[in-house]
Amino acid sequence: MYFCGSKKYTYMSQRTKIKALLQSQQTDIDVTVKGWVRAFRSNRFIALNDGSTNNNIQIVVDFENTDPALLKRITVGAAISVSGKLIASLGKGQTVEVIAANIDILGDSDPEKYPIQPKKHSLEFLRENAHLRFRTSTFGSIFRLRNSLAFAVHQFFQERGFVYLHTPVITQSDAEGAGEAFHVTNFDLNNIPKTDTGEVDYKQDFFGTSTNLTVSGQLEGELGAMALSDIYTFGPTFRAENSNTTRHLAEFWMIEPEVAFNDLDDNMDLAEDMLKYVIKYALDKNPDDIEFLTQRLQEEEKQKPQNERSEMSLLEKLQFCLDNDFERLTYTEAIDILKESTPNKKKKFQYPIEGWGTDLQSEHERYLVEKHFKKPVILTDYPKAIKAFYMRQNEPDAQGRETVRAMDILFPGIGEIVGGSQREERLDKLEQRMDEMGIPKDELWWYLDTRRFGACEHAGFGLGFERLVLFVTGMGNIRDVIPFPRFPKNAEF
RNA sequence: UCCUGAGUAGCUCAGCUGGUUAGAGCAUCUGACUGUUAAUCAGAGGGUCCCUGGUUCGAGUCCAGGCUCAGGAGCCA
Repeated sequence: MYFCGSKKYTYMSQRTKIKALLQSQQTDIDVTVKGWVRAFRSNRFIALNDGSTNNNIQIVVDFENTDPALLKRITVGAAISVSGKLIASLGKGQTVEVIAANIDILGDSDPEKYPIQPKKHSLEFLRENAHLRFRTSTFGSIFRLRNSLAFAVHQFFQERGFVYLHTPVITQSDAEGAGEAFHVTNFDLNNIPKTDTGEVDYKQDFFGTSTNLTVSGQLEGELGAMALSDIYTFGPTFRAENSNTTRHLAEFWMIEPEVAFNDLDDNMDLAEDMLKYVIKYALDKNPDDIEFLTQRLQEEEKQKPQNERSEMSLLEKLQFCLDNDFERLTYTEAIDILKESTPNKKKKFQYPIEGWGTDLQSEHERYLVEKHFKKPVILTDYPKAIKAFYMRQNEPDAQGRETVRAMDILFPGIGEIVGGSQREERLDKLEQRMDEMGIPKDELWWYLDTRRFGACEHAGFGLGFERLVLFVTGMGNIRDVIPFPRFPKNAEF
C-alpha cells in the first residue's frame, strides 16, 4: 500500500526491477530481485521475469551448495525473491546475470498443475487461460504496449489543451442507433412489473425509465465541446451485437474527441496527427516489445503460403505509417477507382461494384488500402443514406447525389479504425433528418438544444482503441489485445 | 446471425475404406549429467476420443441434434 502523508514510504522495498538490472552500467553490486520463474534449466539457471520488460534476468544457482528441497520448489510460475551479486555474464546470450546468494520462495507453483509451460502455446489456449496469459512474453509485450498507447492518447490531447470529459456509462436511450445496446435494469427478472396493457413498466425500475449501457459518448461529448471547445472521452463502450469476428468486442474502449469550430479537414488532421503521435510514442517507449512482436509475427507468417505473407514487417509497417501521409479521397472517387479495378473487372469481388450509393464491403476497403494505395486511407463524403443522422449534409452535386461530411480511416489488416464526421449544426436540417430516419426528437431534446443556443461548426470522431492496439502489436484477433475480452457466449474472468 | 473447418493425454497433433490393449513430440515424475538459452540422455505415469441419441455383431471413425472454438461474411469502432 502506498500512502501520502508526512511519512515517506518506499513502495518497492529494496527491490530492483529487472528492466533496470538489465540496463545497469554497474556490475559487482548486491541486488534483490523478485519475479516469476519462466524457466529453470540444468538445476542452475533461472530465467526470471517481473513484467517490467519482456527480457528475463538469468539467476545462477550454486546447486551443489543449495538445499535440494529448495531447488525442487523453483518451478515454472513460482514467485521468488533472490538476493545476490549482479555480474557480467559468464555465458553467452545475456550481458549480466545474478549470482544467487539467497533465494526465498514467495509462492509455489505446482508444476503438475500450472498450465503455462516454457514452450509455444496457441493463442486459443491462452485465451482460455486469460488469467495467466500475462505471464507469457507475447501478452506481456501486448499489455505494456496497450498501456503506453493509452497514456500517449491522454498526453496527445492534454498537450493540445483538450479537456478529458467523462460521459456516462448508463444512458437513457439508444438514440444514435449505433448498434444493439445492453439493457440495464434492477428488476427481478422472474417478476417484471407490467403495465395494464402488458408492457414492461419501466416507471418502477431504478431510474424510472428504460436504460442501457452506452454505445457511444459522442452526443454527450458534443455538449461538452459546445462550452469547453476541445474535449475527448476515453472509456468503455458496449455493443450487444452478435458479432463473432476478430475485430469486434461486446465491451471495448473508445476515444472520442469533439472539437468546436473544426470542419472535416481539421478533423482529419487531428485524427491523423493523433494516430501518428501514439504510434511514435509506442515505438520510442517500447522498442523491445515491438521488436519481440515483430519477430513473433515473422514466425507466424512463415506458416502461411508465400502470397499471403505481408510485404513489410510489423516494425516497417509502423514506421511506414509515420513517414507517409494518409491518402484522402471521397467516397465517389473511391467508387470510381474500385469500378475500374482489376478484381472488379475480372469479377473477383464477391460484391461487384455496380453503382453509386451502397456501402463499401470489407473486400473493397481492403483492396483500396492493401492493394491500390498500400497505406492508410481516409474516405470522406459518403452517401447521406448510409450514414448517421447527425452528420453535416453537403449540397447535392451536379447529378443530384446527396452526401454527408463523414470520414472513415481505414488501416491495413484492420479495416475501419476511425469513424467520424463534421456534425450538422443547422437545427432545421438536423430535425428534418431525424424525422426521416425515425430518431425520436423528444428524447434528444438536450442534444437539439445545442443547435438552439450558440450552435457552431464542429467535428469529431471515434477511435476503437483495441483496433489501434491490434495494429501496433500486429496481433490478428482483437480478443488478444484486451485483458479480459467480452464477446458472445463469454464473460469469464 | 450466415458460410467453412475443427474438438483425441496438461499442451500441439497423428489415428486410412468401422475391427483386439487409442499413438507421437513437448510437459510432468524418477534417475543420470551439469555454463544452460525450447539443455541433453534413460525410464515411468498420464485418456469420459466435446455432449446426447441413432445405425451396426462392433463406433475415436458413419448418421442426426446440440455445445464450444477458429477463420471468413454481415453489423461496426
